[in-house]
Amino acid sequence: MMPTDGRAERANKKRELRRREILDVARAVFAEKGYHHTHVADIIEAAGIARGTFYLYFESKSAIFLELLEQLLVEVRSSIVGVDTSDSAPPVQVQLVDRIRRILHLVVENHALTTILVREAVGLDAEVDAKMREFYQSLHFYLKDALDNGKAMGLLRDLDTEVAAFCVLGTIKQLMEQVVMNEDGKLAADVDRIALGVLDFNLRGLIGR
Amino acid sequence: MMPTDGRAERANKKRELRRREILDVARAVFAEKGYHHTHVADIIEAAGIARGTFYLYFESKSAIFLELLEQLLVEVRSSIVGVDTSDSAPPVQVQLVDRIRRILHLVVENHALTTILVREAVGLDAEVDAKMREFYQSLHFYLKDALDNGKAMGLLRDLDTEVAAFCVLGTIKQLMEQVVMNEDGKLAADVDRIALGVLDFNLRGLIGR
Amino acid sequence: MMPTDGRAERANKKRELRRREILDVARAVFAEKGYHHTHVADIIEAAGIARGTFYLYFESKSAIFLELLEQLLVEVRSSIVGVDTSDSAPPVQVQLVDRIRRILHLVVENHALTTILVREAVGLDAEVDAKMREFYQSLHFYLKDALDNGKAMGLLRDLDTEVAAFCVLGTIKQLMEQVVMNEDGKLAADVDRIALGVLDFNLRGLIGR
Amino acid sequence: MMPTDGRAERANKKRELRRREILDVARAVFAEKGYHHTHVADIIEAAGIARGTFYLYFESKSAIFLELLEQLLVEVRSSIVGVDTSDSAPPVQVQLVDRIRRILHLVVENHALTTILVREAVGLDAEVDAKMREFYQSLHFYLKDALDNGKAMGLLRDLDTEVAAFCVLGTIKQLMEQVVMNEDGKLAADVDRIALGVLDFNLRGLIGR
DNA sequence: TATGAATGAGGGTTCATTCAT
DNA sequence: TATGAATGAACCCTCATTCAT
Repeated sequence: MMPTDGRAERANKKRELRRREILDVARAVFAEKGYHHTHVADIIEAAGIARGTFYLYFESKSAIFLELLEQLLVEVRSSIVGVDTSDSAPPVQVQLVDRIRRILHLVVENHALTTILVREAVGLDAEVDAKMREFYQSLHFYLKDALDNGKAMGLLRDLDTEVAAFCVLGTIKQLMEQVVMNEDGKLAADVDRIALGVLDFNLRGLIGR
Repeated sequence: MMPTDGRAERANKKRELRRREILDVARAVFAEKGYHHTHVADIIEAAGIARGTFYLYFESKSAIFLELLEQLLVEVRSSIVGVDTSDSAPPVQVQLVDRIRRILHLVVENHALTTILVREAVGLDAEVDAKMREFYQSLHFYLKDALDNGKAMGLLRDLDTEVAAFCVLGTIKQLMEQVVMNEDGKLAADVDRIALGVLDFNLRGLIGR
Repeated sequence: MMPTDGRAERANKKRELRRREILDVARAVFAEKGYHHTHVADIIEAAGIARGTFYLYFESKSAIFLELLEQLLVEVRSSIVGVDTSDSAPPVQVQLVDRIRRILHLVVENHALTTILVREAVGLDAEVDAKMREFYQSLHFYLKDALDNGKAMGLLRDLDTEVAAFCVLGTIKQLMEQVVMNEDGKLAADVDRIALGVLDFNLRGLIGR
Repeated sequence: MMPTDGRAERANKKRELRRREILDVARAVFAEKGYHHTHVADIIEAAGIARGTFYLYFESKSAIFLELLEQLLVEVRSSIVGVDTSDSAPPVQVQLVDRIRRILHLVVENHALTTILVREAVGLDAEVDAKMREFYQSLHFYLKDALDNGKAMGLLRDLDTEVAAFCVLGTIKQLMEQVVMNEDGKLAADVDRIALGVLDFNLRGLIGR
């Protein structure tokens, strides 16, 4: 009765656009006020839509937050790529500096999103909680894996990769928090200094002698 | 009007006891459910007291949480003592291992409290938020100071102490989180391994070559 | 975003209607039970609306009461008009009888409202208190002014207009209270007799010989 | 088993003393804050007694207020005595001035009590309400009776004594309110002027030509 | 008699979600 | 699809009164 003709397509596109608009607005609001202090009223007001409209696009307050969180996690994950250890690749250290820089830029550019990730740590809806935990676990797993590889390749000293992965993860989280806390990225200039410092700290912790 | 005689003293003791009872119960409930999902109703039910009784001892929900938080921070702070660098003192590294052990034991023994510290990161009442932030800031400051000293004494390499302090802080926080997450402290045995691993990681990061 | 078209207009009208409905119901409840014994629950039950709906239209219990009070004061004030002393105007006494009649009719017709004004004298919310006091003060001021005029025009004897204004005010208030107390306006017929009596009393008190 | 011996008597006296102390304190508190804003906590704090002690002397908050109200009404009533119309008595007008003065002094001296009478008009507990209404009714009845007498004796003109009694009552109430409102009886000096003014107003209203 | 800790029935208000238009 | 009025379950907190000591 309603084939996927031009009209429906256009409708879909419009719908998708609306969704994204709301998501963007909600991201900003959540970042500014935090999950619990953000009310659906705040979002719809900022988005200029009616109460009911919100529920036309999202199932609930926690659902939209979950979606934002997922978006963020995808972005973070995609920014985490392994180092290339082939002969033709640039030196590992150079690659690592690049990795850290990427993350930092992601953090700075997605101030709002990252604020969420850092601040709304745990204690929200069960589902959000689970997502969060799962993310950090996968991150830890990824790090441990990388460290195991590095160890196998003789790049790293003989260390407890599980614990070391925790440590690296901890420095990264702290780094993000630090960047997020300094509102408006006033530190801008500092970013590079901090990035290098963190990398240096971790490399020494990992490579050792 | 009523001298601090035996009766009044006993009454005071009883009152103090009751307070502590409620605090203990509340700590457990907060740790289990998180700040926002803990209702005064939960606390009074768990404590077996009436609604009004709660407000006889604490001004509000946020007040009791703040008190728990302060207790925790005091304990954590007291467990953080500098190393003794006099000649007669034990080797610095031994002292540091001891420090880490202390913190870990504190964390394990105060599972509930620490859960709060780790999980309820930010976004609660403004006052709680401030307390939290202030604590981490003071911790960072303390660490930076210690590192500056170590650097001056030639114990540490030439590093960016501010950034390094962030890194150490990050590993400590992650460590606490990790311990907290593993419910019921099943890891018990692991604690020592983790403590040593973290220390090792940090020392290498700090001392370098 | 939404032009004031027919739909919006109708919505506004409906909203205004609802507001008035709640106000009417609340007026009756307040009049029957008094401010302190009227709970929001009573109002919403009588209005047949949900708890939340009440707060959609009014900020608080004291806010709706304040609004009712203001309505009443406006009505009372508008019923108080000076006498016309020009030659072509009807005799002053006739005009005055008319004034008293007006007030009495207002009182009888707005039994509920007046009950509030008379009974909830003082001691409610600070704002309500202030409103009340201000009203009676302005009434006193108005009366004194009128008496001063009358004196200047030689219509009144040489009297202490400030005190006299208090006296007139007192008789009016008592009159209102009397009418209000007799529930259901049983006195109806009496109203005229009382009005004339009060006027007579005041005129003699004011004009003297 | 316990004859009304010396000991018991002394105990009774002590008890009576305590009661009066609490009553005095409560009167002041009620006058300052009004009935609804006065909590039992305020009274016991001001009286320096324990919560339970209060209920040893008074059944409830409304009971103590009722008692204060009754005290006041008794005092007011006792200050209202008829005029002596025998030949040997002083002129009626002189006597009336004396009456008004008495009431005013009562009001000024019992500022707290009168405040209660004037402010807490109606709308408290049903019993308090009834008491209040009954008092004003009896006052009205008394006035009407006096006016009827005066009329019979030819002292007053031919007037509607019922309505006239309302008017007199109204001026008296307004007078009391005015005196009460001016905190701390700053008007002191004014009292006489006002008293005379009110009397003058009423006499003219009553006697007429 | 005196105490004051304990009680618990409300009271006002908020806010995520639904649903008729 | 869009609207926004309506809903009502919660939630925090107060305070008159009771009762064990």
